[in-house]
Amino acid sequence: MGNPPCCDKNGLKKGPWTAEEDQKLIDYIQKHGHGRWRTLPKNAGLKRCGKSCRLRWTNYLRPDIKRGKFSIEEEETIIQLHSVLGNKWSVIAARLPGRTDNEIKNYWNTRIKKKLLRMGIDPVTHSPRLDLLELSSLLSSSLYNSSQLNPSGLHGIGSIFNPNFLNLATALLSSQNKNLEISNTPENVQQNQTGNFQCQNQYESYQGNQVQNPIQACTQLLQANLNHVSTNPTSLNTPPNLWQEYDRENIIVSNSKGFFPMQNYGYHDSNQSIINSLADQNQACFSENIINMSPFGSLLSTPSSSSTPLNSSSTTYVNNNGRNTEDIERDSYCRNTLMFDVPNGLNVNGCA
DNA sequence: AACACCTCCAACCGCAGTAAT
DNA sequence: GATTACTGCGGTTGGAGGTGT
Repeated sequence: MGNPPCCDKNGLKKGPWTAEEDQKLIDYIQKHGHGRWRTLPKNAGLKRCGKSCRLRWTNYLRPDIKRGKFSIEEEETIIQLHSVLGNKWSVIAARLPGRTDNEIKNYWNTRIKKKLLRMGIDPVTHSPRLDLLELSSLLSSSLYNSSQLNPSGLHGIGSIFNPNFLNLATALLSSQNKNLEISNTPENVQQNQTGNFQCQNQYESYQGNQVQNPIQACTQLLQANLNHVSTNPTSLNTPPNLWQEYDRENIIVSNSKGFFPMQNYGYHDSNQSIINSLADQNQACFSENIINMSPFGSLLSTPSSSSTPLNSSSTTYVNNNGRNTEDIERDSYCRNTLMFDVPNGLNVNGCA
C-alpha cells in the first residue's frame, strides 16, 4: 500500500545524478525547503521521482554531511552501536554527526564486516564464529586421542577455516603429538588427565612447555563456549560471560604474566557512555565481553609480550592477507589479534 | 596493452509505519 | 475505520575504478 509507481514507468530518469541535476535540487531546496518529495521534482524541473530526489539530498547533497574516510573513533563507535542495536543504521547514523545511514551501512558491509570475520568474530552476533568453535571441538578431541586425528586430517577442512589458523593448529597439533610421544611416562599421563582444568598445572606446565598448553587453553576455552551453546539453546540470545567464568576457574588470563592477554579492540573508550545510554548495563557488559571472546586468545600475544626483534628465536606471523598498508595501520583492534607468536621449531607452513 | 577479477559506493527497490483524507 | 499518500528504512544491485595476471 502506498507504493509510488516506479520512476522509469513514468519516463523518469534513473541512475547517477549529473552536476546540473544536483544544482537544480539544491537551488530548489534552498528556496523552498525539503519535504513533499512527490511534487518536488516537478516543481524543481527535474525528471526524477521524489524518492530519488530525497535519497540524493539526504545521502549526498545535504550541507551537513561529512565526506571522507571514517576515523578510527567513528569505526569503533559503529561497532559498539552495532553490537547493541544490530542493523539499525538510521539509529547508528544519528549518533555519528555528518554520517548517513547509507554511508555507515556501506562501510559496515565493505570493511568492518570483513574485518570482524578475519578476527573470527561473527559480525551478526559479535560472538566467536561457530565454525571456529567446531574446529576447537575437533582439536580438543584430538589432543586426548591423537591417533584419531593427525595433522594431515586437517587438510580437508581447509576450505572452511581460516588457512592461517589451520596452519597454526596443524603445526601445534604436530608438536603436540611429538610431545605426547616424548612425555608419555605414567606420571605425565596422570598429570595430563587430572590437570587439564587446573590453573596451576596449566601455568606451570606452560612455563615448561610453550607448545602444549596454549592450544589446550585455546581448545578448552572454545570447548567451554561450544558446550555452553549446546547445553543452553537460548545462550545465543543471552550469552554468558564465558571468558570471565573461564578466568575464575582457570586463572589463565593473566595480564601481569602476559600469557593470556584479554584483547582490547577499542571498545573500552569514551564511547562506552553511548552504549550505556542505549542499553542496560548487562547488555553493554555482554557486548564488551563478547568482543573479548577472541577464539585465538591463547595463541595471541600483545605487542608487549611479543617483542620480536629480527633475530628473535620465535617467529611472529602477521596475517596481512593481501590488505593494504593503510588498512593495517587503521586496524587498531585487528593489529593484536592476528599476530601469532609461534615457538621456534614449528613449521606453520609445513602442511602444504 | 588487454583482460579478468575485485572493491567500493551511489542509487534503486520494496516494505513498513504513519499522517492525511 | 478504510483508503490513500508520503516518508523512512534496510537490503540489494550495478557500474566505475582499482588491482592483478
